[in-house]
Amino acid sequence: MILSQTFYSRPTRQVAQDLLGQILVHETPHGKAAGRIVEVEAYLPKNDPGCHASRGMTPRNRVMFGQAGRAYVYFCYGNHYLFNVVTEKEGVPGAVLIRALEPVEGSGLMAQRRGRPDTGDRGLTNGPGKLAQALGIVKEHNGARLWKKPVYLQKARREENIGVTTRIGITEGSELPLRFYLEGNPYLSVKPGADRPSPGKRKKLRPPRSL
DNA sequence: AGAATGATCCTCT
DNA sequence: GAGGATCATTCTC
Repeated sequence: MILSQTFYSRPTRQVAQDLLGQILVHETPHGKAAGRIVEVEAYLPKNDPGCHASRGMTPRNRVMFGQAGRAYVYFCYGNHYLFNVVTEKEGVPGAVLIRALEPVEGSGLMAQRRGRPDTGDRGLTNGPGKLAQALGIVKEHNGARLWKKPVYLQKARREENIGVTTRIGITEGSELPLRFYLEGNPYLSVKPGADRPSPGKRKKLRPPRSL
């Protein structure tokens, strides 16, 4: 059964935790690729400086302000697409970043898309950029309706407990406990305990690009 | 118009 | 564990 549009139109933190254990699916002419969601991060409408929408609407983040249950896909670091689910009521910007999957179906297709040998399943979908590539998610999926094919979520039951830490890779709002994951799952993007709050110093200096 | 930045990943040591 | 790749978006002048 596919998760309905109303599933997403709720407070972001609640949707984030309920997404754990659900199956993310993408069907294409090349086949079907699916993975179980094991790690997510919530980005909130209010009091969250780490959220793209925290400084108002821009051309990039406009789908976050729209209907819940749409995909928010954007290009990051010049190399990767990141896949989010839009939450909250229409007009209220919120989203959940999908950070890691446990492959369920089509791991051969995923490995092919990743351009890497299928050395077991680890490394295929244990990171937000990796899973988007493995599922064939590209910028054209921005704004896609997730309550119908070809990109959708398959309802499933969760058995594991939920763990909470701070979010990965952001500079502002890095203190907030908004990263949720399935405890003990081997497909997480970072190992448990490797994400302790780092004491300052996050900016890298780079040499000037040109003269 | 020009420059800095970023919800990352890969390679090499 | 550290550093480079790489470019669209956003900010600043």
